[in-house]
Amino acid sequence: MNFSTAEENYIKAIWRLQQSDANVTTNELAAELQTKPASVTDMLKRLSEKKLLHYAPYYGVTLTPEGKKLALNIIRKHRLWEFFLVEKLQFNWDAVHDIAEELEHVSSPELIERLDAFLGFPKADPHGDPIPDSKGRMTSTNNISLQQLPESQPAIVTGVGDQSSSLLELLRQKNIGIGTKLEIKQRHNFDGSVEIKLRNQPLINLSEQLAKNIFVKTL
Amino acid sequence: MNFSTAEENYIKAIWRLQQSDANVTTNELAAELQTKPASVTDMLKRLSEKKLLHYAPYYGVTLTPEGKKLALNIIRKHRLWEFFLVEKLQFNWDAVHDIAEELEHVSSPELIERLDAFLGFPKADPHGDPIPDSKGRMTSTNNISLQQLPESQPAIVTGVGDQSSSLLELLRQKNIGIGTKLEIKQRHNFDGSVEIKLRNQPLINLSEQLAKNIFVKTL
DNA sequence: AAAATATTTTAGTTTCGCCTAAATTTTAAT
DNA sequence: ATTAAAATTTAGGCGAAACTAAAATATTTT
Repeated sequence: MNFSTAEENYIKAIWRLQQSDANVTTNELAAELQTKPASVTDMLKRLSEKKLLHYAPYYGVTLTPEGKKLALNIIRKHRLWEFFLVEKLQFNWDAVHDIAEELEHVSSPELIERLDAFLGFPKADPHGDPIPDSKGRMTSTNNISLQQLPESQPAIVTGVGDQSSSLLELLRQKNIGIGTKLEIKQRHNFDGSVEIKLRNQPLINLSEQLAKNIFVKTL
Repeated sequence: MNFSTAEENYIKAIWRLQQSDANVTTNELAAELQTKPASVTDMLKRLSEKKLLHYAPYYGVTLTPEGKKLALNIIRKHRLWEFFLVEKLQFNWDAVHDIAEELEHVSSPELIERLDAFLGFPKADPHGDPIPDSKGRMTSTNNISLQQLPESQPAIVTGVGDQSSSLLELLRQKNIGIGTKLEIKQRHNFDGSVEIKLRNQPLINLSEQLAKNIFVKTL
């Protein structure tokens, strides 16, 4: 399957926003892509038909596995080209983004594999962002436990420290999952529990024990 | 001024055809671009408004100086990328054309200057075609005098060996100019004169003296 | 010189990706 | 719990770049 530049840019933007907010909204996307909300709605419908994302009208959007795969491939291309521009063509690291925005849409997979080899399989681009491999795997960025998260610092859930079904069950019940955006509103010294706020939900309380086992990434 | 990929492909195709035929026609372009004549007419009108070419309805099209400049810049990019793909990424020489077709539309001029330097300012692409420099200058391809041209071998006029006004006047009268496509239909041993055929014109006779002073490139 | 044929243009549609204005739905505030 | 405000979608349009079918113009043939 081949996608247009516009489609790829939407997928990439959604992926980026999804890093900090599980459910990406129309307005966020419009701002990110310098376009109008109505245009975003149009495109989301098309991308949904192409199975790249799940679109719930009025409630936002999340990437499907295929969508994620595509996003990571575009990011891979972008970052490899940035590396090339800086390392081989001596560009200044802050001048390469716009050029890579164009190069990332060149479609040949073999080109990218060969470029990767030519560059010596770099692990990160000039800005320090990790370069996904051809399977979409990427060294994860620094995540901390929810217990360590400062108050009023928005973050998103990246994983859990314990795979027990009791923990997962508890999280499901509280509507917390990978990608959920949250923020600590208050910390209780008495028992170490925290009051957290999720989008469109009342405050909920999590025990210290639970907070220790949720990993988040700050935004 | 920035142009779309479609526009650039038209300009490039016109340039290519113009090499072998001063006046490029709608049908030729449609065949070259794998599209329909009606679509070509549409685009020619647009490109004409943008001053990239002179368009005479029903009579075909020629590039303006701006059009030629753009064409040579695209060709420069195409050939530099081909060189890169073969020399640096170890692609086989016959596998690079399609990828270069995409890369040539990336717009950054600085990218191309740096790529040129990185590659050591190559003079020709992997197929032996000369690479225009940033001013559009290119080492000319082998041209022979019309006298040396074999019978029935289509060729186009690339220049004249004598700049005298009497010669140019004679050529003008016979409707021959740079870019004119012609072919020798018959050679007269008696006086060395040749019968040549131009598009949509009856046979005309040129003296040996004249034929020696017209340079052509075979197709 | 007229008729036949080939070429080119015009007219009317389509899809993509965007727009504005208006209607709808959700969220926040009283 | 209504109401006000904000977010989102729908409706209708536009320009680019393609298409088909029909009309217009050139060229070739007789």
